Amino acid sequence: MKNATNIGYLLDAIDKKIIHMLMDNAKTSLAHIAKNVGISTTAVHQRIKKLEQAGVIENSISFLNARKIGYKVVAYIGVFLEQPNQYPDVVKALKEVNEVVEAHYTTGNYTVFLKVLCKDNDHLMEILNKLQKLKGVTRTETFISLEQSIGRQLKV
Amino acid sequence: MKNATNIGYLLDAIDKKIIHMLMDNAKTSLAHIAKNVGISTTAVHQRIKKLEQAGVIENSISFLNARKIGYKVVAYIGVFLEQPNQYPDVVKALKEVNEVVEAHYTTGNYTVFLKVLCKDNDHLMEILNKLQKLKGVTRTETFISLEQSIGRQLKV
DNA sequence: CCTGAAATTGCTACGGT
DNA sequence: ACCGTAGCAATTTCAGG
Repeated sequence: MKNATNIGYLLDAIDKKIIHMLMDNAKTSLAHIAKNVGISTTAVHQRIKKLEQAGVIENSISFLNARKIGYKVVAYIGVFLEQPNQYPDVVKALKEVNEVVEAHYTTGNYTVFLKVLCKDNDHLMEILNKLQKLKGVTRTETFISLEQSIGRQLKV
Repeated sequence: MKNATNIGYLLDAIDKKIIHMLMDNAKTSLAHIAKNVGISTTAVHQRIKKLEQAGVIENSISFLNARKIGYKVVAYIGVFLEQPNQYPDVVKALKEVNEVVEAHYTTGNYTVFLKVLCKDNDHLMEILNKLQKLKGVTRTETFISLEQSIGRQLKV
């Protein structure tokens, strides 16, 4: 639980256990964590506060299960741009498209790489059409996820 | 707030507001939500419980900031398999690799598509070597994210 | 589906080892 | 760094419209 040089914050075994429990369920009570790691609730509280202040633990969020409200399709889309310097403008436009949940500027074949959620294949088509109309976009390549077999956070 | 036929659970305006607040911060208090949407804390509580039971809201989780503990690189890796039917075995092996945080079975060029987190490029190389040794894997293609410009949940 | 009030549980600050 | 206590805030249950 010391501050590290340049390789990042160092976590001891207790920190890791605490983090694992919170990554599983953000609402795990201090009492429950305390019992599990063998220190008092107060000590747990103090450690969590430190981890939050250091930015190691970020705000907890609730997850919306998109599938349950009719969004059945997950797709990744590689986007080719005429010029890489059009990236900022494209991102700006992409932020207006709710279905785009991730956007990356990448090395490799594509300039921009997206993750999108949509209701069905027709809906995906709409989005692809929308993307292809954006200024600077020359071509897109789509990978539809037929099954997500792993989805988790980094395990420390 | 009724149960829908096949297009998914239907959310009314109040449900949506509640969900938005919880997607922002899982620990927003019932009192605060109640004030914001104009119903009692009890009513908010009942709605959240229903949404949880229906699976629309999933367990809230705390986020580990991987970057803060030294994981600086995000990459996507497309994996080619000799035979698609090797997918289950490959997934099983991938689950043992902590750095793999997503795995999808996809249409398009790749059979399997991964998201991985690692410390640096050397670490990424290690992972790529590990992947290429897996039985059934013929080739991989990597996209390193130089910058993630969008990262959010679906907005309903 | 909503409300208000009561009971329970959990959080956080403080003083001390 | 840790603990115990105590006061306060939050969640959850209940009876009822």
